[in-house]
Amino acid sequence: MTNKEVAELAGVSSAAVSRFLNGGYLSEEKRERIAAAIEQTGYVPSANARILRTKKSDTIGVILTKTDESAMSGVASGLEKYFFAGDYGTSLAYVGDDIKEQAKTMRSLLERQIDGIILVSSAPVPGDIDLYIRARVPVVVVGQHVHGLTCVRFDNFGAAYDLASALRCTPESRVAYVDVAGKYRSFGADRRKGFLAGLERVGVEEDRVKVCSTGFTVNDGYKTVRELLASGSVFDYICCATDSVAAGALKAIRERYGSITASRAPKVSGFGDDPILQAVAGPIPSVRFDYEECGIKAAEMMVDLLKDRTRTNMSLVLGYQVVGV
Amino acid sequence: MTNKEVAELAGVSSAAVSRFLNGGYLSEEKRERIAAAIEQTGYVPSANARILRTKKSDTIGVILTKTDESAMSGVASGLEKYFFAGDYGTSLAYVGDDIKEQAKTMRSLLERQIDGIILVSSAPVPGDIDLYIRARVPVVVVGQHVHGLTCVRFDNFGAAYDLASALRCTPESRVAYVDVAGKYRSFGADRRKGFLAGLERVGVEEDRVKVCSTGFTVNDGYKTVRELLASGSVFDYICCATDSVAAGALKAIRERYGSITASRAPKVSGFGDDPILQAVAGPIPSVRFDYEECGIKAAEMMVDLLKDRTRTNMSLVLGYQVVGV
DNA sequence: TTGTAAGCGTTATCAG
DNA sequence: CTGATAACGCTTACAA
Repeated sequence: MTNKEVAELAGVSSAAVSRFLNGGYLSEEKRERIAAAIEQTGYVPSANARILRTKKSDTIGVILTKTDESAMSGVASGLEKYFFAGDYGTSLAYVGDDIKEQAKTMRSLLERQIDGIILVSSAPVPGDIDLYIRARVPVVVVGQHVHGLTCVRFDNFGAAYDLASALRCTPESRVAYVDVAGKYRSFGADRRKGFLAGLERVGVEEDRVKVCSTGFTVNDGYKTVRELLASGSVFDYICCATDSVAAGALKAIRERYGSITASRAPKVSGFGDDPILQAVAGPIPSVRFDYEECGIKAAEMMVDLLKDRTRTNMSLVLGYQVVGV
Repeated sequence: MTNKEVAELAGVSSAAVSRFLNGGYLSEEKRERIAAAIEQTGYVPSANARILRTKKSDTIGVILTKTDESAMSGVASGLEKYFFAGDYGTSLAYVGDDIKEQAKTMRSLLERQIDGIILVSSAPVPGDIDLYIRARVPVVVVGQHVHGLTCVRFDNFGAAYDLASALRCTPESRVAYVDVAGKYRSFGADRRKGFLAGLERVGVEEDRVKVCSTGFTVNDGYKTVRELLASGSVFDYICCATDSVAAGALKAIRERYGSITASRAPKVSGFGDDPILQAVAGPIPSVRFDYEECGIKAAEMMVDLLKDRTRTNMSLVLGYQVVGV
């Protein structure tokens, strides 16, 4: 079903149908005839033809590289919320860690003439982002800072710093920090460094802190902390880079000490304020990030960029809330 | 940058460029010249023009209506995995509960000439799905059964039945079931009915089971179960429709009994096998669903539908695994 | 193997 | 207000 067919049925020109759809000059009479024809035929205009002609898709491409589920769905929901209210659509794509997959996904978004791209990622931004810059498509990066691009992210360093400060550590406290390995700067290095700096502030020397490293799953945290405890070391605090790792740590502690609240059991902290963890093990010290707000802000910045392409790049750092202390 | 410009630069016709891109007859010499021109110009072909011409987008639209985060991201990841390996792209859209939003999103997918649509939803399928049927676009529904459509879903009734059977209930056990309210059949009615049927099998009369209802969050579960316990009733088992609700229940129990393992404290079960919950409170009886496999199966069925449009609708019911008993 | 040319369904320009 | 008509960038007969 096309423009023309509807026009014929309504006894008008195809231009009139187009005007009907886009709100141009049109007599009331034709307006009604066209509406009836559309209703009758179930006509759906072709976005491809429109985009081809207008060179504007009014669509923002969003690439979500796999991380924390609650972060991803929070950000996505903030983005959709903002864009839905405005005049933009979104086209989301999940991608895994695979570089090839990311590149292919980016290409396919570019081919669709999207007006802007939002990259939600805690992993390094792929070099293919150059494609967009060459194509003069505005880019917003969520979750990390990339030099030369507009970014929205959380202050992971500050959050970790404040969290460490809020713990009731004394200079004598025996502290372990369980890092998450890999290329994820915000979850990894940023939190670790902020944490150590925060500890330093309350008098815990850095070389007194046992730092070890694990993966992203609950089970990774479990195994790592079990080993840590099996080594015979004793800790007052085991601080984890994510709530999932913290959950694993709690399991290891329970196995060793019988209960996570045993008097000699180490206290555990995490990041992310997972509601299930807080309910079952809480309150445990953690940090809450408002992912939905993050999505909304990223969308706002994209719209700014779209309105004024000459605008200089910005970097927005969002706050956080230390909980459970 | 267009077809033609690249052609000119390479000294060939635009048809040759098209052949280069799509793998048609082409001399090695021109092939090289075109490759060089593309490289040099950073040319990206317009998908819109191609789709307009070929009437095939090789893209599957996916609508994810907001539910359980782990379900959503699992299904999405299964879908992407399958389609990425094949020759299809995907275009995801998150939508909230809002009917208007769903309708708008569906329209915009239709306008883009997607080849098929996958609806991931535990909420009722909106009537707008008719749009697709009218447009003869293949539809696969994930998460529930809709008469007349191809569906992939989990056997929630069976899972609940088996879970109830696996609990060590006796005819004398005092059992509460915490339902999740609302229009979500699979999480709500299916699990509740299956559970009650399973209890019946082990001799627990239905009218001995206290059924109450709450929302989807941890806090909903907490408040409901707190009230339940405050009423003075005593239970051996409190079985919850989701792991989030179960986490809330555990919090309420801990408050009342001091510990979730107190000898008189009710045992709790959930659905979803949340790794954090299992680590911290576990093992607690729950059911594991393989969401990624669900996504893969849905993608497979879509591809079947695409290959053979005359194929009759199918309904696939996936299994589950009872854990923590 | 190659090029020419006719659309695909829109929208925008330009006369009426 | 309205209707022809020319693009938009691509693929694909068809002809060479």
